[in-house]
Amino acid sequence: MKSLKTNKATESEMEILRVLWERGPSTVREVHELLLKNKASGYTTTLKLMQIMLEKGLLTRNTTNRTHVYACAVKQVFFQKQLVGKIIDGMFKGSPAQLIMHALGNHRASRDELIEIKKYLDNIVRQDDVKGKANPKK
Amino acid sequence: MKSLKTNKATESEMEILRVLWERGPSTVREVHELLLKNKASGYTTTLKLMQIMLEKGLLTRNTTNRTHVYACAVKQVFFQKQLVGKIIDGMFKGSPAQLIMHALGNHRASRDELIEIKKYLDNIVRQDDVKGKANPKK
DNA sequence: ACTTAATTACGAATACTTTCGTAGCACTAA
DNA sequence: TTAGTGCTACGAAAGTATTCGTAATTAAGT
Repeated sequence: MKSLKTNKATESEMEILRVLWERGPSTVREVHELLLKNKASGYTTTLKLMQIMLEKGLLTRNTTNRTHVYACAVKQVFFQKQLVGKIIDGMFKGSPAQLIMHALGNHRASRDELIEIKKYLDNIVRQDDVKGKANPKK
Repeated sequence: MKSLKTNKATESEMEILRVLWERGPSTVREVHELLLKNKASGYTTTLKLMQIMLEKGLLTRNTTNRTHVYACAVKQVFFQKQLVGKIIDGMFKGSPAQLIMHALGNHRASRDELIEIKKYLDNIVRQDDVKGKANPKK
Protein backbone atom coordinates (compact mmCIF):
# COMPACT_ATOMS: atom_id res chain seq x y z
CA MET A 1 0.00 0.00 0.00
CA LYS A 2 1.29 3.41 -0.96
CA SER A 3 1.69 5.99 1.71
CA LEU A 4 0.61 9.25 0.04
CA LYS A 5 1.51 11.40 2.98
CA THR A 6 0.66 15.08 2.90
CA ASN A 7 3.54 16.33 4.94
CA LYS A 8 6.10 17.26 2.38
CA ALA A 9 6.40 19.10 -0.87
CA THR A 10 9.37 19.23 -3.20
CA GLU A 11 10.77 22.47 -4.50
CA SER A 12 8.76 22.40 -7.69
CA GLU A 13 5.65 21.43 -5.86
CA MET A 14 6.12 24.40 -3.60
CA GLU A 15 6.11 26.73 -6.55
CA ILE A 16 2.81 25.35 -7.66
CA LEU A 17 1.36 25.60 -4.20
CA ARG A 18 2.39 29.22 -4.04
CA VAL A 19 0.59 29.99 -7.25
CA LEU A 20 -2.55 28.30 -6.04
CA TRP A 21 -2.42 29.95 -2.64
CA GLU A 22 -2.27 33.28 -4.38
CA ARG A 23 -4.68 32.78 -7.23
CA GLY A 24 -7.06 30.31 -5.70
CA PRO A 25 -8.34 27.35 -7.74
CA SER A 26 -6.81 27.34 -11.18
CA THR A 27 -6.36 25.27 -14.29
CA VAL A 28 -3.08 23.69 -15.23
CA ARG A 29 -2.75 26.17 -18.04
CA GLU A 30 -3.12 29.10 -15.68
CA VAL A 31 -0.57 27.78 -13.26
CA HIS A 32 1.77 26.93 -16.07
CA GLU A 33 1.66 30.40 -17.57
CA LEU A 34 2.69 31.89 -14.26
CA LEU A 35 5.48 29.41 -13.69
CA LEU A 36 6.84 30.29 -17.10
CA LYS A 37 7.70 33.75 -15.84
CA ASN A 38 10.40 32.25 -13.67
CA LYS A 39 11.52 29.28 -15.63
CA ALA A 40 11.00 27.67 -19.01
CA SER A 41 9.31 24.30 -19.03
CA GLY A 42 6.81 22.26 -20.96
CA TYR A 43 3.12 22.26 -20.29
CA THR A 44 2.97 18.55 -19.61
CA THR A 45 5.63 18.97 -16.99
CA THR A 46 3.38 21.17 -14.96
CA LEU A 47 0.46 18.88 -15.65
CA LYS A 48 2.33 15.83 -14.46
CA LEU A 49 3.49 17.57 -11.34
CA MET A 50 0.00 18.62 -10.46
CA GLN A 51 -1.26 15.12 -11.03
CA ILE A 52 1.35 13.78 -8.70
CA MET A 53 0.43 16.38 -6.14
CA LEU A 54 -3.15 15.29 -6.45
CA GLU A 55 -2.12 11.73 -5.62
CA LYS A 56 -0.11 12.92 -2.67
CA GLY A 57 -3.08 14.78 -1.37
CA LEU A 58 -1.51 18.20 -1.77
CA LEU A 59 -4.16 19.24 -4.26
CA THR A 60 -7.78 18.55 -4.99
CA ARG A 61 -9.46 18.99 -8.32
CA ASN A 62 -12.78 19.49 -9.89
CA THR A 63 -13.30 17.37 -13.00
CA THR A 64 -16.83 18.29 -13.88
CA ASN A 65 -15.54 20.27 -16.81
CA ARG A 66 -13.17 18.87 -19.31
CA THR A 67 -10.56 21.33 -18.20
CA HIS A 68 -9.88 20.38 -14.63
CA VAL A 69 -9.60 22.95 -11.92
CA TYR A 70 -7.07 22.33 -9.20
CA ALA A 71 -7.00 23.73 -5.70
CA CYS A 72 -4.70 23.45 -2.72
CA ALA A 73 -5.68 20.82 -0.23
CA VAL A 74 -3.25 22.13 2.34
CA LYS A 75 -3.17 25.33 4.30
CA GLN A 76 -0.37 27.73 3.65
CA VAL A 77 -0.13 28.28 7.36
CA PHE A 78 0.83 24.69 7.83
CA PHE A 79 3.81 25.04 5.55
CA GLN A 80 4.77 28.36 7.02
CA LYS A 81 4.83 26.87 10.47
CA GLN A 82 6.79 23.90 9.33
CA LEU A 83 9.30 26.04 7.54
CA VAL A 84 9.77 28.52 10.32
CA GLY A 85 10.17 25.73 12.81
CA LYS A 86 12.74 24.01 10.70
CA ILE A 87 14.69 27.16 10.31
CA ILE A 88 14.63 28.16 13.91
CA ASP A 89 15.64 24.73 15.07
CA GLY A 90 18.16 24.09 12.38
CA MET A 91 19.80 27.39 11.70
CA PHE A 92 19.11 29.64 14.60
CA LYS A 93 19.52 27.18 17.42
CA GLY A 94 16.09 27.82 18.81
CA SER A 95 16.50 31.56 18.95
CA PRO A 96 13.63 33.41 17.31
CA ALA A 97 15.34 36.68 18.15
CA GLN A 98 18.21 35.93 15.83
CA LEU A 99 15.89 34.95 13.04
CA ILE A 100 13.96 38.15 13.46
CA MET A 101 17.00 40.32 13.34
CA HIS A 102 18.09 38.59 10.21
CA ALA A 103 14.71 39.06 8.68
CA LEU A 104 14.66 42.74 9.51
CA GLY A 105 18.27 43.25 8.62
CA ASN A 106 17.91 42.04 5.10
CA HIS A 107 14.37 42.85 4.21
CA ARG A 108 13.70 46.28 5.50
CA ALA A 109 10.14 46.44 6.68
CA SER A 110 7.92 49.41 6.11
CA ARG A 111 7.35 51.78 8.97
CA ASP A 112 3.82 50.55 9.38
CA GLU A 113 5.03 47.03 9.58
CA LEU A 114 7.56 47.88 12.20
CA ILE A 115 4.90 49.50 14.30
CA GLU A 116 2.70 46.49 13.89
CA ILE A 117 5.48 44.26 15.06
CA LYS A 118 6.10 46.46 18.07
CA LYS A 119 2.48 46.28 19.06
CA TYR A 120 2.57 42.56 18.78
CA LEU A 121 5.63 42.41 20.97
CA ASP A 122 4.08 44.65 23.58
CA ASN A 123 1.15 42.34 23.71
CA ILE A 124 3.25 39.31 24.29
CA VAL A 125 5.29 40.95 26.99
CA ARG A 126 2.16 42.14 28.73
CA GLN A 127 0.68 38.67 28.66
CA ASP A 128 3.84 37.31 30.17
CA ASP A 129 3.60 39.84 32.94
CA VAL A 130 0.13 38.68 33.82
CA LYS A 131 0.71 35.00 33.56
CA GLY A 132 4.26 34.68 34.74
CA LYS A 133 3.88 37.24 37.53
CA ALA A 134 6.99 37.01 39.68
CA ASN A 135 9.23 35.44 37.12
CA PRO A 136 11.96 38.03 36.91
CA LYS A 137 14.65 36.03 35.25
CA LYS A 138 15.39 32.51 34.34
CA MET B 1 34.98 21.60 -16.73
CA LYS B 2 32.95 20.96 -13.64
CA SER B 3 31.38 23.90 -11.91
CA LEU B 4 31.80 23.12 -8.21
CA LYS B 5 29.77 26.08 -7.05
CA THR B 6 29.51 26.82 -3.38
CA ASN B 7 26.08 28.28 -3.40
CA LYS B 8 23.85 25.36 -2.55
CA ALA B 9 23.60 22.50 -0.14
CA THR B 10 21.17 19.60 -0.24
CA GLU B 11 19.12 18.57 2.74
CA SER B 12 21.63 15.97 3.89
CA GLU B 13 24.51 18.30 3.35
CA MET B 14 22.79 20.86 5.51
CA GLU B 15 22.65 18.41 8.36
CA ILE B 16 26.36 17.91 8.14
CA LEU B 17 27.02 21.62 7.97
CA ARG B 18 24.96 22.13 11.08
CA VAL B 19 26.99 19.60 12.98
CA LEU B 20 30.21 21.24 11.89
CA TRP B 21 29.01 24.72 12.65
CA GLU B 22 28.20 23.60 16.13
CA ARG B 23 31.13 21.36 16.91
CA GLY B 24 33.79 22.96 14.86
CA PRO B 25 36.23 20.82 12.86
CA SER B 26 35.42 17.15 13.24
CA THR B 27 36.15 13.73 11.89
CA VAL B 28 33.72 11.79 9.78
CA ARG B 29 33.17 9.45 12.68
CA GLU B 30 32.23 12.26 14.99
CA VAL B 31 29.81 13.77 12.54
CA HIS B 32 28.37 10.40 11.80
CA GLU B 33 27.70 9.57 15.44
CA LEU B 34 25.71 12.74 15.82
CA LEU B 35 23.72 12.20 12.67
CA LEU B 36 22.78 8.77 13.92
CA LYS B 37 20.74 10.35 16.66
CA ASN B 38 18.27 11.53 14.09
CA LYS B 39 18.43 8.90 11.45
CA ALA B 40 19.98 5.50 10.83
CA SER B 41 22.58 5.30 8.09
CA GLY B 42 25.88 3.73 7.26
CA TYR B 43 29.24 5.23 8.03
CA THR B 44 30.34 5.29 4.42
CA THR B 45 27.25 7.24 3.52
CA THR B 46 28.35 10.09 5.72
CA LEU B 47 31.89 9.73 4.46
CA LYS B 48 30.82 9.91 0.86
CA LEU B 49 28.66 12.93 1.50
CA MET B 50 31.48 14.77 3.15
CA GLN B 51 33.79 13.92 0.30
CA ILE B 52 31.29 15.32 -2.14
CA MET B 53 30.96 18.43 -0.03
CA LEU B 54 34.70 18.80 -0.10
CA GLU B 55 34.62 18.74 -3.88
CA LYS B 56 31.85 21.28 -3.95
CA GLY B 57 33.87 23.53 -1.74
CA LEU B 58 31.45 23.37 1.16
CA LEU B 59 34.07 21.80 3.39
CA THR B 60 37.80 21.82 3.81
CA ARG B 61 39.88 19.11 5.41
CA ASN B 62 43.13 18.47 7.09
CA THR B 63 44.77 15.26 5.94
CA THR B 64 47.97 15.37 7.91
CA ASN B 65 46.68 12.59 10.09
CA ARG B 66 45.29 9.40 8.73
CA THR B 67 41.93 10.31 10.16
CA HIS B 68 40.96 13.41 8.27
CA VAL B 69 39.46 16.38 10.01
CA TYR B 70 36.78 18.28 8.15
CA ALA B 71 35.68 21.85 8.66
CA CYS B 72 33.07 24.12 7.13
CA ALA B 73 34.30 26.28 4.33
CA VAL B 74 31.16 28.39 4.34
CA LYS B 75 29.78 30.81 6.85
CA GLN B 76 26.59 29.93 8.58
CA VAL B 77 25.46 33.50 8.15
CA PHE B 78 25.50 33.09 4.43
CA PHE B 79 23.05 30.22 4.60
CA GLN B 80 20.92 31.96 7.15
CA LYS B 81 20.57 34.94 4.87
CA GLN B 82 19.81 32.82 1.91
CA LEU B 83 17.23 30.84 3.78
CA VAL B 84 15.50 33.78 5.34
CA GLY B 85 15.35 35.51 2.01
CA LYS B 86 13.87 32.51 0.34
CA ILE B 87 11.26 32.18 2.98
CA ILE B 88 10.24 35.76 3.06
CA ASP B 89 9.96 35.95 -0.69
CA GLY B 90 8.38 32.60 -1.17
CA MET B 91 6.10 32.09 1.74
CA PHE B 92 5.48 35.43 3.31
CA LYS B 93 5.13 37.51 0.18
CA GLY B 94 7.85 39.86 1.17
CA SER B 95 6.42 40.63 4.57
CA PRO B 96 8.95 40.23 7.37
CA ALA B 97 6.23 41.14 9.86
CA GLN B 98 4.30 37.99 9.10
CA LEU B 99 7.36 35.87 9.41
CA ILE B 100 8.19 37.39 12.73
CA MET B 101 4.77 36.83 14.15
CA HIS B 102 4.94 33.25 13.07
CA ALA B 103 8.31 32.86 14.63
CA LEU B 104 7.17 34.31 17.88
CA GLY B 105 3.84 32.58 17.80
CA ASN B 106 5.27 29.13 17.64
CA HIS B 107 8.58 29.39 19.39
CA ARG B 108 7.98 31.39 22.45
CA ALA B 109 10.95 33.57 23.08
CA SER B 110 12.32 34.21 26.51
CA ARG B 111 11.53 37.50 28.17
CA ASP B 112 15.07 38.65 27.67
CA GLU B 113 14.90 37.87 24.04
CA LEU B 114 11.70 39.78 23.61
CA ILE B 115 13.24 42.79 25.21
CA GLU B 116 16.23 42.49 22.97
CA ILE B 117 14.01 42.40 19.96
CA LYS B 118 12.14 45.45 21.14
CA LYS B 119 15.34 47.36 21.54
CA TYR B 120 16.38 46.41 18.09
CA LEU B 121 13.07 47.58 16.70
CA ASP B 122 13.28 50.87 18.54
CA ASN B 123 16.63 51.44 16.97
CA ILE B 124 15.40 50.84 13.50
CA VAL B 125 12.42 53.08 13.95
CA ARG B 126 14.56 55.84 15.37
CA GLN B 127 16.93 55.61 12.44
CA ASP B 128 14.01 55.91 10.09
CA ASP B 129 12.86 59.02 11.89
CA VAL B 130 16.20 60.64 11.38
CA LYS B 131 16.66 59.65 7.79
CA GLY B 132 13.11 59.83 6.57
CA LYS B 133 12.26 62.98 8.55
CA ALA B 134 8.85 64.15 7.37
CA ASN B 135 7.69 60.86 6.04
CA PRO B 136 4.59 60.30 8.12
CA LYS B 137 3.00 57.64 6.01
CA LYS B 138 3.56 56.02 2.69
C1' DA C 1 54.95 -11.33 11.02
C1' DC C 2 50.10 -11.70 11.60
C1' DT C 3 45.56 -10.37 12.76
C1' DT C 4 42.16 -7.05 13.79
C1' DA C 5 40.03 -2.67 13.56
C1' DA C 6 39.45 1.77 11.67
C1' DT C 7 39.84 4.57 7.85
C1' DT C 8 39.69 6.41 2.94
C1' DA C 9 38.44 6.06 -2.00
C1' DC C 10 35.34 4.99 -5.24
C1' DG C 11 32.02 2.66 -8.20
C1' DA C 12 27.61 1.48 -8.52
C1' DA C 13 22.84 0.61 -6.95
C1' DT C 14 18.77 2.72 -5.35
C1' DA C 15 15.62 6.22 -4.75
C1' DC C 16 13.60 10.48 -5.68
C1' DT C 17 12.50 14.55 -8.80
C1' DT C 18 11.83 16.71 -12.97
C1' DT C 19 11.06 16.66 -17.74
C1' DC C 20 8.90 15.45 -21.84
C1' DG C 21 6.97 12.65 -25.77
C1' DT C 22 3.07 10.36 -27.36
C1' DA C 23 -1.55 8.60 -27.44
C1' DG C 24 -6.26 9.33 -27.03
C1' DC C 25 -10.34 12.05 -26.23
C1' DA C 26 -13.43 16.12 -26.71
C1' DC C 27 -14.74 20.25 -28.72
C1' DT C 28 -15.06 23.54 -32.59
C1' DA C 29 -15.12 25.25 -37.18
C1' DA C 30 -15.14 24.57 -41.95
C1' DT D 1 -16.81 14.24 -41.83
C1' DT D 2 -12.42 16.07 -41.40
C1' DA D 3 -8.85 18.99 -39.58
C1' DG D 4 -7.19 21.58 -35.95
C1' DT D 5 -6.66 22.72 -31.17
C1' DG D 6 -6.35 21.94 -26.39
C1' DC D 7 -6.80 18.92 -22.84
C1' DT D 8 -5.69 14.54 -19.84
C1' DA D 9 -3.20 10.22 -18.87
C1' DC D 10 0.78 7.90 -18.60
C1' DG D 11 5.25 5.71 -19.41
C1' DA D 12 9.70 6.46 -19.44
C1' DA D 13 14.01 9.15 -19.92
C1' DA D 14 17.11 12.32 -17.75
C1' DG D 15 18.80 14.52 -13.86
C1' DT D 16 19.95 14.58 -8.74
C1' DA D 17 20.60 12.87 -4.26
C1' DT D 18 21.38 9.20 -1.16
C1' DT D 19 23.02 4.84 0.25
C1' DC D 20 26.09 1.22 0.55
C1' DG D 21 29.49 -2.56 -0.62
C1' DT D 22 34.16 -3.56 -1.44
C1' DA D 23 39.03 -2.90 -1.88
C1' DA D 24 43.12 -0.81 -0.38
C1' DT D 25 45.70 1.34 3.29
C1' DT D 26 47.30 2.32 7.80
C1' DA D 27 47.89 1.73 12.78
C1' DA D 28 48.04 -0.93 16.76
C1' DG D 29 48.21 -4.97 19.46
C1' DT D 30 49.93 -9.85 20.10
